Amino acid sequence: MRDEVIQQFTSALSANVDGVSFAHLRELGEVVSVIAKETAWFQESDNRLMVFVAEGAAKLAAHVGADREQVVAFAFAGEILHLSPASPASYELHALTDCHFVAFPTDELVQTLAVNTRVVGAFFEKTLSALDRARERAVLVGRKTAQERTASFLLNMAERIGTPRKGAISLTLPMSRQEIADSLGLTIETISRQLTRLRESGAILTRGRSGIELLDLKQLRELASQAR
Amino acid sequence: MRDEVIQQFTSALSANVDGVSFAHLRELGEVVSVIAKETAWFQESDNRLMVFVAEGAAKLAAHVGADREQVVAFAFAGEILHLSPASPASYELHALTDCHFVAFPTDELVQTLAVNTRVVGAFFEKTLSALDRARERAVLVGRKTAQERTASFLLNMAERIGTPRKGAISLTLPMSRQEIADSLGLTIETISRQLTRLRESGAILTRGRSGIELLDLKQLRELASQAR
DNA sequence: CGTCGTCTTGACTTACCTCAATGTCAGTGG
DNA sequence: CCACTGACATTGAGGTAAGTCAAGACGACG
Repeated sequence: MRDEVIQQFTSALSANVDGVSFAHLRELGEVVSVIAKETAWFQESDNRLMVFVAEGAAKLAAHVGADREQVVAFAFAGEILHLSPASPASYELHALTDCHFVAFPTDELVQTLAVNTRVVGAFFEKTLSALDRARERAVLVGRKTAQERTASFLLNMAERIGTPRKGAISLTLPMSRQEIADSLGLTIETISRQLTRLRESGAILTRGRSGIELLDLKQLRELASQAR
Repeated sequence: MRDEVIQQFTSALSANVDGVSFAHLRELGEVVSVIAKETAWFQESDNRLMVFVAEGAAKLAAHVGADREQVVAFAFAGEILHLSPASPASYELHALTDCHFVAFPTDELVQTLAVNTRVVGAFFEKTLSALDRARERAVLVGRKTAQERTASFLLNMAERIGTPRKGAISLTLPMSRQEIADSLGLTIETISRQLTRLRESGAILTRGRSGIELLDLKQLRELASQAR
């Protein structure tokens, strides 16, 4: 289990990891398995953590007050996300489906693997991509309409977990309407209404709760980045 | 000029930089000076850049459509920010006051300085802080009211550019109401009304366009993280 | 001390939220 | 296999926070 999961991590890095580095990773990584709808907790909790999602789908969410939640990132198998200990808002890593995570204390990871500049470069690249996505999210929720947010969300999911099907893209969403709403800064009713609009305009087709076919990608892309 | 600015950068890193590393930094860094209200442009524009603000205040903003702008980060003297070349939304680095920047191509910087693990660790730490702030911004604009956003903004600015004055904190904002609005995902009218409310409740006091005294920090903190 | 851009204030509009009722899905046990 | 159940999703009606439009006031320059 442990070796297998660390192996997945190293190949996701797309940088050659030598035997010594592999041993370090094996040493530092904490493997945590979480069943769907549960929150992940890690030992090393007062350090920054670099968490690799070996399997499953997860959300990283901030709780604002009692009943407001903002999802700051979704993460799928093969992706990496960062946890900060001392963030003003308290973030929780929630499993959407059954998950296997491996967590590494970021600073120790960097210190021990720094000699392998390719690996550190790969870490940096992943981290900066996360920064890009977080900024994009800020732009999305700060300056876009419900329609633009919904279309952007669908296209984003299509890229990450969609399977192409003759012109269309098929999606099986692992998250509920509530979680979509929490990630877009909207309510579940607004999401529902937007999906209905998209369905009626022929842009999408829904199957049950979690199945969505993106039929008209061109239209979706226009709606996603429409200047009003 | 160049050496002085690189020197400032190394001390901001709070990690010892040896002579060889300093020479590398000197080699890699591009010093760019920009007058107030102008946009910064860098040579190396198809790489990720790590930009050190040696002097001045700046904003990093995304343009969405023709007339919508979202500020994703403010940066003040001594701070570091990251630019991505291929972001879907096009970001621009705008000087709020006259600025001196130094830009380093991120990947080369990491490759050449990786041997100095302390320095790379410092880079990583700064980058993860940027990620934290970007996430915080997403939470702010996604799930907080105009009042909470305004109070949060003031407290955030107080921490970064405020000068304490017997219980109160004095601020001189380098950005306009429009820029505050663009950073909080609101309009200038809403900002103005919120400031008026805060002034009337005795939490703040304004002097001219850019001067603000935070009088009642306790109240501001409550307003900033109020669960409705 | 006048001029121009920025800020403030007010009246009105709207996109999204809230509340509430109904409908649908997926899992469970008969 | 189908009825039952509870959670989740959709739809509608009405409310509200923030946006828009417009008029003045103010402050920072010359």
